[in-house]
Amino acid sequence: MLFSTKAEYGVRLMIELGRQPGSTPVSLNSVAEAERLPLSYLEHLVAKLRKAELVTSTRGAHGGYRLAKPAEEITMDAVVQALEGQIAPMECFHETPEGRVLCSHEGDGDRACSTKLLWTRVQNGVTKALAGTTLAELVEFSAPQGHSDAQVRAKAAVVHTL
Amino acid sequence: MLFSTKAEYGVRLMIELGRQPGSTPVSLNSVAEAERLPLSYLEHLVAKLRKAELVTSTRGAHGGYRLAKPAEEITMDAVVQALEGQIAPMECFHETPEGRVLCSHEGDGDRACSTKLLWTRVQNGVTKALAGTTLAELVEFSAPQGHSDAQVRAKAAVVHTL
DNA sequence: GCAAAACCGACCGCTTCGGTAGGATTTCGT
DNA sequence: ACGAAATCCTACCGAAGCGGTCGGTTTTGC
Repeated sequence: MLFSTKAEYGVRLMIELGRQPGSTPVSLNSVAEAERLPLSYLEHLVAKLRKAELVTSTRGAHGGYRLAKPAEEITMDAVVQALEGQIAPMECFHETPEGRVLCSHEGDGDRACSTKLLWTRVQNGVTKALAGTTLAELVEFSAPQGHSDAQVRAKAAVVHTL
Repeated sequence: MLFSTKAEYGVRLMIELGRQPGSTPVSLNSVAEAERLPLSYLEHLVAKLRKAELVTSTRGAHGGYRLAKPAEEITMDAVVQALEGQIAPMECFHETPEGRVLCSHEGDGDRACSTKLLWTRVQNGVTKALAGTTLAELVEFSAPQGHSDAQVRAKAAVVHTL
């Protein structure tokens, strides 16, 4: 598995928040019931999302969580990274602050790491897929069941979009 | 991390075999020394590659391993899959024998899994990167250090190819 | 027969995963 | 003022995988 259920649960959580159009906060409890996920576990996940400033919280009775930004501006690379940590295909891979990709094997020496080509391509593939998908898209995609034949076919087509 | 060092070590092993042009088998010991990896651990990895029919072995003195096919015909999706197991972004994802992608959440019901769009895109990104890279490419890319400026620039360019 | 090699299975310390538990704190409604 | 509802925080726990080691068996060339 590329990702653990942390990403899965966390993305579902974000989608659930994205469904709520108004500014009223959504309680974790209602999310847990809607998605049938353990509340206590969601608490851990939402904490990461909050630290990454993807959601905001209001405490106390009738409190809950809201998206920190409009769903159109939230891309999945930020969400998954908040939940799973740095996204890299391999242990030796890390991004410099400037965005360059480095492999710890190819230090000072001249000979490049033999596997770098492969992992760079994988990295590109994943980040393009994640950064190219917005929360708004997922909310729209999983909209309530008003599916005419045309809608179903449109959905089948959009999967391959990027 | 998307992948563990099993993929890293295994790919390096394959590259090492790919470097040997002749049909003489390469002993694991020489691979371990060349790549500075623990021999006993490589034994486990090469066993998976053998079961996947990516390498062949000859036992006894002066034995070792060879590629089962020419390096041009070995794509990295087969190698990584042999080492890491089924490649799927999420637990609930599995491919049917016909190649269709299924999510175990969306059984009989009508409402599609809300995260399917995302994971399908990720899956596509990864498999395209892996299947689009051959062992021959990696062997070529990490060729001995005859690097003129032109070669270095050519290598920098090919990373973004796909 | 000896040495070199592939094979095989058991074991081990460590970290992560998925989840639970118990409590502390904040806030709204009455 | 009080209690319910909610976020917040920390600790813990069993299971599984990771990265590796070890000891031994079998095959084969010289």
